[in-house]
Amino acid sequence: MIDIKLIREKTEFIKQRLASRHGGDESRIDEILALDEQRRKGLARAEALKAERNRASKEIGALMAKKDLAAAEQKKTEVAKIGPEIKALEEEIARIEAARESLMLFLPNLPQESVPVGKSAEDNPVVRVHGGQPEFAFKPKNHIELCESLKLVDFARGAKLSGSGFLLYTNWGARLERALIQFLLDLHTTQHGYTEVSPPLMVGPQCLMGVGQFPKFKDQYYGVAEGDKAGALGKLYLIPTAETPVANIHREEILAEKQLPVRYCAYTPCFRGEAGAAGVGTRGMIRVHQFDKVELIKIVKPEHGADELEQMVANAEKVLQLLGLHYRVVLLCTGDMGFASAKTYDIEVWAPGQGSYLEVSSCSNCEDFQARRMSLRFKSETGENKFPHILNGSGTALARLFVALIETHQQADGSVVVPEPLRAYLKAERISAA
RNA sequence: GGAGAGAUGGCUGAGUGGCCGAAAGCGCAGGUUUGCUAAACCUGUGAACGGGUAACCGUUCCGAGGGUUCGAAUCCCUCUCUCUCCGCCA
Repeated sequence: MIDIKLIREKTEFIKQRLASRHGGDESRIDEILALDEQRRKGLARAEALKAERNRASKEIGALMAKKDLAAAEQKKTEVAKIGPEIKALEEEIARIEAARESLMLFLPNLPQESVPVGKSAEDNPVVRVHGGQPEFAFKPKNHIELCESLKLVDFARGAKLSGSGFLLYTNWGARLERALIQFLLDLHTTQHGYTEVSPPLMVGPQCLMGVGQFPKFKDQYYGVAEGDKAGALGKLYLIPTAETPVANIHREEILAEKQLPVRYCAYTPCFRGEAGAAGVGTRGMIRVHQFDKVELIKIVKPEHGADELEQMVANAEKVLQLLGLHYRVVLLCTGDMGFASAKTYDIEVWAPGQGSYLEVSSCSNCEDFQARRMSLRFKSETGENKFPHILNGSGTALARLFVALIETHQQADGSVVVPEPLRAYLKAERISAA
């Protein structure tokens, strides 16, 4: 959520930054300001009335203590009419506030000034490239062919169980997936200083609200447990990413400054209902409704946000370097950024069988946008409560990493050589047809 | 799922209609004393929003929401969560 004070004080600046992004909705700013003005006026009036009532009530108490009952009774009748007036006013304020709030929840974050202005993915500058495209003395297979010949994934039966977009990993495929998860968690916990957590896979709507997935993108997520099992939180949702529960761990808390930075990593499956775009990626493992991911989350002091983002990208890149994969890092332009983000780097790994780059990581600094929504603060040394920056990044998404890995390391005989750092986890050096 | 108990400040825990933003203790911060440490003593110590250059002022907050009342931590209703016991269960 954007700071309402900033909207009041730097209205034009906000509008201009919002306009630079896709779906910026800067047209709503004036509406928000009008509601805000009304709310503040109403609040001032209600508070004045309450002050009056409090004063009178105190007097009544004093009169009764002096046994001056007649005077007390008279005072009571005078004050009695203030109550309903306050109530009516408060109901009006609540309506106005709800309207302002719901508009504000639909405003995306402001892009940082360093983010290039652009319309779509085509305007994203490539920041750096690691390695080169591997060359093959034979025609490389794509991952679907490899999965079928090596029996790593049973696409047909996955679809039979749950529909298209769900995968049944089998034998070495399942083991490779598990080995990758273990490898990634060990890397980030032992080498990169993250603390591992394992969160719930179903969360209440306020978690999605907190990170900015609700209310605007509500239809993209799977809901569960409607009806008799819906508890205090209401309906529960399958998490679209570990970011959703993990970033909310400290929701509505005030952390001590010395607790920062907080760095978490978590492995979870991720569930996404987004309809597969027609054509590209509907087959195979590139775009599925359920996939595994190891996620990195940081909560840091605002002045460290920029550095921490660079480090996070480097942590994710390390994964691809260790696995011997060619990749590039792109900086998302204003038009291509996610709703909550102020600055995002994507890491795209090369998949020779596809002949294209696949996004396997997206690292964002959401600044205080999410912290505001979830009311997560820290107390500075001067005693002020401040909003920290919250960062999230994939480290990395699994299904696509799996694709790049087998396509890159495939051999002329149809087998796949396991990269050295993964061998101890997989307990194999090569995956071959049985 | 059944029965009971509870939810108050960083923590423990008093408070059954006005003198309560809330006793007391612990913790924490500052100070006095002291060769150092410790101890003792004194003082202070929640948050949000609004107004003011500021000292400061106003409003709200005792699990959440509603009600009664001139006035609610305190009375009434609903909900949630936690704990204990029983049942069931990976």
